[in-house]
Amino acid sequence: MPQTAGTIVVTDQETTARTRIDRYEPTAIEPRWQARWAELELYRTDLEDTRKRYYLLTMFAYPSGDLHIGHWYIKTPTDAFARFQRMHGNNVFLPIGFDAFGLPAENAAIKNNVNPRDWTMKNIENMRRQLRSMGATFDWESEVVTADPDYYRWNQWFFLQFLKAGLAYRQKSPVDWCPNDGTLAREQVEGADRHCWRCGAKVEKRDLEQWYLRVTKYADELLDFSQIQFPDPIRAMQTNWIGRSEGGEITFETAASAHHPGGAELRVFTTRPDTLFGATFMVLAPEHPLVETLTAPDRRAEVEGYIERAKAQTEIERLSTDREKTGVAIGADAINPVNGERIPIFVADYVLGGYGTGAIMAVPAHDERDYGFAVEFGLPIRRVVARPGEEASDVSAAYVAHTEDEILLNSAAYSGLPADEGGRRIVADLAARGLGKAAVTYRLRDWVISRQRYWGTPIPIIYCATHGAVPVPEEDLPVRLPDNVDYGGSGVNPLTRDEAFLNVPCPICGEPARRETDTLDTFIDSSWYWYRYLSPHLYDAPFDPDMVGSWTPVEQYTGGAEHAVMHLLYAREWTKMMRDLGLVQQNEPWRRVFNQGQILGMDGERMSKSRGNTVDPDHLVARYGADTVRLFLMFMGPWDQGGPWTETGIDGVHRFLRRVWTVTIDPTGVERGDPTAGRLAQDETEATATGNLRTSAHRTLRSVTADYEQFRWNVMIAKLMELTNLLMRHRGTVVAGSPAWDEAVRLLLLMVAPAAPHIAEELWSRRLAAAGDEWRSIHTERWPEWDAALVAERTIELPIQVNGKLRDRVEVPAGLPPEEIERIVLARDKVQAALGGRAPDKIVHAGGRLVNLVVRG
RNA sequence: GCCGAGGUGGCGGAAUAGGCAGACGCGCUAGGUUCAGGACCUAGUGGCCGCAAGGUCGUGUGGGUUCAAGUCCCUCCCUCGGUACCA
Repeated sequence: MPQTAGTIVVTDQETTARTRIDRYEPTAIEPRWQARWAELELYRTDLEDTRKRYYLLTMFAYPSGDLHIGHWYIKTPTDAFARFQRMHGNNVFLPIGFDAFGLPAENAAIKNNVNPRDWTMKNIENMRRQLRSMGATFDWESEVVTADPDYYRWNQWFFLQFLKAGLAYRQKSPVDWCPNDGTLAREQVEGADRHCWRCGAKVEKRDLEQWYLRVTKYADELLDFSQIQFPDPIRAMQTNWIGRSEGGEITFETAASAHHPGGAELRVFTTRPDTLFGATFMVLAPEHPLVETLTAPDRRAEVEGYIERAKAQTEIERLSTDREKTGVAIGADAINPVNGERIPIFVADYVLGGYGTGAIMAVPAHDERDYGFAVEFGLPIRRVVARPGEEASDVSAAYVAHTEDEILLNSAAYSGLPADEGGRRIVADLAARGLGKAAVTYRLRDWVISRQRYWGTPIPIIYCATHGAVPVPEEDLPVRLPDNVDYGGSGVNPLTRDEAFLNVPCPICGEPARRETDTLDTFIDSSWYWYRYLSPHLYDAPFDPDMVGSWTPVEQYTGGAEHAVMHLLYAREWTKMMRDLGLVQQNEPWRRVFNQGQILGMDGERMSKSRGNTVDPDHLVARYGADTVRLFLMFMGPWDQGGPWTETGIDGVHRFLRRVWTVTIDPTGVERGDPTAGRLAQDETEATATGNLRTSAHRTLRSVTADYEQFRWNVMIAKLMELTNLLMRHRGTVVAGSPAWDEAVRLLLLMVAPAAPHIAEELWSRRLAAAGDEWRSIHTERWPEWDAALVAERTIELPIQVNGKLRDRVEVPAGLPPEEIERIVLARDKVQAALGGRAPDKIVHAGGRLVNLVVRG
């Protein structure tokens, strides 16, 4: 709990006492400053404050147990950025919370017979302690824990609103099923033979009634990224995931045969209606509802066997383009509506039941998967698209190129038309006959939100024999998760055996009824938590609309790229659904998203407690201090890259901090062991050295400012190291006592402050004390501004190339005209030697940054 | 498989708009300093040839565009993330 403000008085004695420490001892400094910041409530955000608001959000953590170094990697730079923004005078809100529902707690419960809630809450306790040791500026007042009934009741409430609005519905959908342990998550299915993680039984597919959210309604809107700044890769992944395809829906009819009267409609979706004349067979997904009725009696056994095998496949396997195509003819034909041709119908697993219409017309000449299938089964391959003059009888591979000049052939009256136009006409003509229409299909599917699990938000539905699925009345929310839970050694959701939970009267008729035992997908918990942070204790609404109006969309969201197409898309969908219900007035939840990479274990695998490859930051903090650990994580490499963990190099950033310490508190000291200690270099004077120091400090400030803004931490720290090294080289010289030195140190500390907050605060307080000034935190200082005149380049070192190879350099005034540059360059001995007496044929000036002399022959 | 990212010295990485490859740090080598070090300071450090000056090769592979390619285009290989019930 935060402490009350005003109880702590900072005395001069304390400040003076601190100056006696003359060695950098982070473990002595850091807890003291953390306590001070907490006492002063430096990081408790006043949400009513009218300064410019800056909502900075970091993805909340799953409380898997120990906080590991990966959490620090995610959160440290975000904290540095929060401090940076505060130094710009913004009212920064940096909340924290826990994504507390989920599978790992349940796995632990099944394995070790612990209570999921106890397990989770214990983990949260530990993680809170470790998070505080980072010295981060989280506003703990606003903490949200999703497993808290005060939170998940609003998941239930949202679900009921969406249900009322027709955005939620119930439908059958397949799950991976173990006869002993019920529904299995993907990670609980192991091995190529797909067996259960716990009992080893063979996993099958089972259709269950499940709740859905109608998110496909927003497919087109989700493709519009104009109001949300995503990194390009994320935008590309979401776009591909949504997978909008334009084409046509075409109706085939089944042909009459000995066992089937014919005339049944078979609708297919195709992106290539122009190739309709090339359709030589048809493929139904194993899940297609007409497979059952169309299959000929003599084909039945084989077809059913095939469908069984298809059920054992994962979707990834089924969609793999490089494996051998499999399928079975069902002994029925379809009639191509454009030419009346009879083509055989197959069932094959490369067609999915959930995409398009679950059926395709197969055009092997112009589709790679159809081609593979046709070759495998000896089916005809007919070219119907070609470029002018092309050998159209060539069917040695699928022709899938798509160029402007393609025309149709072998397509009756459409032959000779440009392919695109031909396709449009084919669809239009079919439409006139009621057999086709232009259509758009998406890869995106509606969101299945039912989970057959205990540790989640109970779905507020009661099943009544008379009234069916009845919503729990809002005044009865929350439907509480029972605390006493007995897994009985099985993975099956214990709610299904909990009579006290299950038995409930129907809200409509009062007759005995049963509760829904499924819980909500935890991605729902994470789809709106930043709105709750703004009023975490609000009792009668999920959030305060005024707060939401003034603080959201979130200014900056940071989190892992692994969430690209799931969490980062679900939350956008959720926001749009809330908007349509009038709950928020925004189209996107966040303005800007940055995806940092992941720290992997030393084994190169994702860090997780179950893998046993996590790295505990505590021992590093004990040895080096939090500032060093923070800085090291930021220095490792580009933040969006991540990589395997190694401690190699941590000494380097620790040394850097020690040098910052040294140049600040002991500028006039000299090192023994340095032969040039206390003396300027031979080519330096006091004037050039101080001038150079000022220029360097201000140029560092310029680039460091840009690096903070762009999250380029590793480069930012490298620049600070360079400045510190420059100071270090002039320690003990005449420069050390100069105003230039003092200014450089001051700028250095301000630049270090967001990244390494404790040491900066300590050194700042000592400077203030030394100057006899009153203490104030460095973290409430304004970010400095650089001197534009100092930063400007006056001379440049011009590289000179001959035929693209570096031959010489020359120092020239900046902004020299090309003729001047040429005169200087051609007068150089090295240049003449490289030219070998010839005159250059061409001289390339690269914007005054480089010269290239080209000689041919 | 598909979608996305990445591959640069012994190692982590830098090179912001196609223009000096290797900033900064680790490690290593040498020297200094210290009662001592896993402390500190100074210098050096991509490969090859060379006493040196300098030359030459060099950014996963093979090709291409360009005065100029780590950067742009094409091919292939490898690693990582996601692939709808891990979060």
